[in-house]
Amino acid sequence: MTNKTSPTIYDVARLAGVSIATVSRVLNDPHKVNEETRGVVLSAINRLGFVPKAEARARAMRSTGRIGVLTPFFTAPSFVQRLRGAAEALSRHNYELVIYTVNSSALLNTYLETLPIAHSLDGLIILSLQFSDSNAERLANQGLETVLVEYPHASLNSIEIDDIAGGRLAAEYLIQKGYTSFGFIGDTTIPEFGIHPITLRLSGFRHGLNAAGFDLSDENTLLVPYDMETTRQNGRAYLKRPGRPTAVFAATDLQATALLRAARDIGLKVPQELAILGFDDLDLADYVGLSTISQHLDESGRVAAELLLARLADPKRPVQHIQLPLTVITRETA
Amino acid sequence: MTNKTSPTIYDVARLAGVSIATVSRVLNDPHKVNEETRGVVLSAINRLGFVPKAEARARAMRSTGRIGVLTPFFTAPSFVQRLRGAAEALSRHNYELVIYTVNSSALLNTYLETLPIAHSLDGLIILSLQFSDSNAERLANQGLETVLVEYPHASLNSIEIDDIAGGRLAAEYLIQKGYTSFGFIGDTTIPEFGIHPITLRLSGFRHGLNAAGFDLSDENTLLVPYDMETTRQNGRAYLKRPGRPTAVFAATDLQATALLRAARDIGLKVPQELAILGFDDLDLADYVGLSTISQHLDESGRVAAELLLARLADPKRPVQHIQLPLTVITRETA
DNA sequence: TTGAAAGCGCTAACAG
DNA sequence: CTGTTAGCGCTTTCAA
Repeated sequence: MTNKTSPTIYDVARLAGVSIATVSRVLNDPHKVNEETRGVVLSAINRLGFVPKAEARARAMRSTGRIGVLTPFFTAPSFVQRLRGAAEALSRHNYELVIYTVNSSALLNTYLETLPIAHSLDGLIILSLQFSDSNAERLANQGLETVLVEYPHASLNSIEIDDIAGGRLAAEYLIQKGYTSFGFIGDTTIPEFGIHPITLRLSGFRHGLNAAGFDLSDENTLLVPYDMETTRQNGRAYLKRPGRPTAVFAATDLQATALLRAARDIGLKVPQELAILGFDDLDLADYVGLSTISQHLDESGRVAAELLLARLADPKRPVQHIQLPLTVITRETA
Repeated sequence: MTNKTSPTIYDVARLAGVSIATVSRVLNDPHKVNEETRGVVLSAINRLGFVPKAEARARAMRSTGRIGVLTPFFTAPSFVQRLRGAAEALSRHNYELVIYTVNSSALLNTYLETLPIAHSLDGLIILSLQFSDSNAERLANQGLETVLVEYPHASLNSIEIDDIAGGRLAAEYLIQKGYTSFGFIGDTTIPEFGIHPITLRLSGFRHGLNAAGFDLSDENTLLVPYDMETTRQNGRAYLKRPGRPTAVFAATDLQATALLRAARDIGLKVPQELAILGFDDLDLADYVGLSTISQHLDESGRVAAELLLARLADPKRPVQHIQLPLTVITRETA
């Protein structure tokens, strides 16, 4: 970070041919300065467009609050949609939104230690970042209002969804649509600790199926790395097997879309020959006509921001864990 | 009321038994401090409830370390990708990214008037916002470093593309692929003043066609409101006409995707029976396998941030207008 | 009435 | 990895 040359009190002093003390005085105690001198100084001030910075800043610091959002490097569409919701709410309340991207969970730790103090934030929204109890502890003690989105923690406010129920919902929807043979597709990355939403969705899906007398075979459960191309390739093989399912629930819209393309690759008609139901309701889902389970991403950001603002206004409010509903959005693939 | 002066970095240092420099470090470069020492300092900070004074900090740094990004309400994927590029570059240089969403051009004015002083920013990046000469004037005089993305202005730094060349490139690509009958699809909204990229792309496309002895008929030029559903519906009608083109250039990926769906709706094989070439290279394009012309959106944000930082480092650098290249990305639709 | 100079709280070389 | 030290832009003594 480097200097930017905007005029200082020294520049004014030099131009006016007086000392900085005099300039300071005409700014703060004008009557203590000889009228003539004052005139000279004032015109120098005008000529340079000088603004005493400290004052401006002090004023600014008071007027606008700042809310920080901690997000994983926001390449993923879901973060964007959450951010969008938060940005909207915050700007409506005249708060500034400062974004911090956290690239590794090692960094997360040091961030949490100093960020709030060092950067004077009023509140913090943490998106889709999971952390240890000790970290949560620290945050809670720090006295900085915080709202967690996606990965809840008992001692902090959070916005969450019920992934198990989501899986069950998928099963119920597909069953009620008349399908009888089911599959699941999700990604492989298992986190070192904590919750894994994908696993939860799978488990809910399986239970929902079982509850209705159906089941999900291992062969029909495809776990592949979370990227379009890999999923698509594996998806083709998956769909070419004789025992392939006729309805599959994909744990995320991205993988659902990859599967949709795999189906098209091998000439399978969707949804006539293969039904696909996603999860998330990314903008993408609408763009490709994907039926999916909406977890109201934009809403999650909005609600997080509003909860934060509410707590800022009334710090005595108890910690809240808000659970967002899950909704099936029927489009063209299931 | 008796106010006990709030703790300073000196108090913390004394309590922790270290120098003020070390305290400063744990605040700004935590990883440069021995973990144990850091712990001691942090607990001293906590015990005292120390909060660094933003004013002093900014003064010592001669910079606030904050870059503002002005963007239209960032629902559009293209803003997101630009933002992503900027965020990445800025965070690499340890700058904070503050987002301001501007919903109306009336707001833009007031923002430009008060933003720099009121919010103490070092620099400003303005995304896809077009403004009058007087506004540009104000900005230039304000002494706040600014970089414009998409809509250039002579007196300010900018990152831009050549939309006309983009249109021409589309024509050349399609011609070279062997197509002989062409169409164009774009949106209808014409801005009150200034440039309209879509119109430019159309004009470049037409000229490129003409140069090779082809032409673009009015019936094959479809202009519809920029939204998925409307474009798709009109697209179906457009594609059902007997004189329909076999290769169409869509001015944006979103409309290209809508047309792709329209083609599927009526059973047209892409690209065998209909080729579609988009423009933008949104993430979406990759997701749906859309061939398109990349305008390197992420890169635009990155370059904007870097240009800004460079000017901050050396204010004497002349104003620059950086033109980003355009690249055809061949995927599956053309 | 004015200027010199000593801070304010903090960061950033530079040594060690 | 840590401490010393020289500023940053500005206000405020203290003499002159």
